[in-house]
Amino acid sequence: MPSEAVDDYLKAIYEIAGDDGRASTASLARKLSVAPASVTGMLQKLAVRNPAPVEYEKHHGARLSDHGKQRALEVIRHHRLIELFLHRMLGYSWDEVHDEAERLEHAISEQLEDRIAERLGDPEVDPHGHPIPRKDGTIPPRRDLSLLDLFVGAKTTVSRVSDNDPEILRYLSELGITPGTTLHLTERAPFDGPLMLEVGPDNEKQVLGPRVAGEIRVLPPTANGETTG
Amino acid sequence: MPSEAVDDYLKAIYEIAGDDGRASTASLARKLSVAPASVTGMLQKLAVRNPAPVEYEKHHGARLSDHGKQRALEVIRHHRLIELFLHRMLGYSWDEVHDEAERLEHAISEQLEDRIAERLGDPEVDPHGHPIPRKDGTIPPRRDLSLLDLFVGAKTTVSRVSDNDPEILRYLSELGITPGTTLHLTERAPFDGPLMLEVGPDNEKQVLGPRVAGEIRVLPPTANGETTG
DNA sequence: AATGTCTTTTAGGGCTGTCTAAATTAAATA
DNA sequence: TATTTAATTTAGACAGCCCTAAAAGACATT
Repeated sequence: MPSEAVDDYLKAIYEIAGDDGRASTASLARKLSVAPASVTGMLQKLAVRNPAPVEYEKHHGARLSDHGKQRALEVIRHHRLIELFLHRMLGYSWDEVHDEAERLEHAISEQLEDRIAERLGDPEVDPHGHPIPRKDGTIPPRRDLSLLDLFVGAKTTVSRVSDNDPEILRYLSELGITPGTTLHLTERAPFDGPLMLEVGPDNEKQVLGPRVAGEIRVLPPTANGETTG
Repeated sequence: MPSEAVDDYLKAIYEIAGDDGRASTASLARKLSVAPASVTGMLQKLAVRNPAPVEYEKHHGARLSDHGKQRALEVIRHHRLIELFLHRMLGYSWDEVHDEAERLEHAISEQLEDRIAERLGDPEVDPHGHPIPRKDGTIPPRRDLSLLDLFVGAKTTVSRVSDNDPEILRYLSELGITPGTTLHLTERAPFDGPLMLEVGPDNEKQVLGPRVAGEIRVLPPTANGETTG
């Protein structure tokens, strides 16, 4: 089994990778809080393993092999199942679960993974709305878009929020914005300006900066403002 | 915070230590599945840390300092809380909990420790009957003795069993012997021979070899065969 | 096409925790 | 007490993962 460090690299590559599936040395170094030189060293080692979890080309970053992707998804499955478990069974708030899960994801067995999943009724999303990869490596489909890409006037529902920053999560909690919350985008200031929203069943008016809005994803609105999915 | 390896050493010293509080190099090597030379090296390093978790004298093994003992108890508290949690909340059988807890004990935060304890109602013993150290480092008292030290004719109750060997635990399960089970020692063959027992409410007759019996501890019987505690 | 900047890689180390082989010390026995 | 045996320690090395400093490559701009 891969070491914790290796699993962290695979997860990071998966999370950073865009359409071409590549993650740059610098972005990995940032994400993992490690010097760029350390990333280079690790990628070189991983690329010559057998089976190799990553493909690596000098100066062109890393890409996960099928094998590496499988492993990354398994670790992410662990992470999200644990987050949900802590939230549902042990009263953790959604801004507390990430750090705890970050350590536990490396320590649980297949057996514990299975029992947690069973206990939670084979859930499809974690407390932040992120899909939980299935055991077979497929991901429950979820069509959503960034709140930033929403057109003015749209009514929709929060699908998920980024789970990395507890500060932002606490802030969103205060605003009453969690997965499932309804939103009505009433106005958007130009030049990456703030968004005006009506939030939840009471249509509370809130103003959201673009950095925070970028962490929120919503279900695709229909023409008349209703949401699908 | 100490590394996992260090925590494992401290726990091992605590568990091996007898009356004088010492654990030999060889016994630690055996318990930790590590070469004796590795133990020597680690003990030397630990002894010069500040604060030092162990006192070490060449050729005379290691002893925990107050500081080290505190840490060992904390790790053991984690271990036993996790064992009980897996047993009660996730349907683990008592022979399955040890290995899982062995990894998780290093990964949980203070916060998670507290919530688990709370969820379980601040329990005093784990599924094998071992006392769970309290947060302040004290240990719930429990007067018991080895089944091997019981006099013939005594009636008593199982207090706890060793948790290291899943095979033995499964065997004891089959025999219906778990913490709380009543026992009547009817006969003992000489020269470390087997023990004849009547087990449980139905007084099922069972024969137990001395190696297995040595893993079982029982409450002190009173003169007439009743048990205290 | 040359320059300068930014990214990435190479080179050389460090720390932790492990190992084997050889040397030493302690304990048991003659 | 001398000798043998068993336990322990020293010496030297290695794997994994990290670091800094310096060199090299990629890329945008002039």
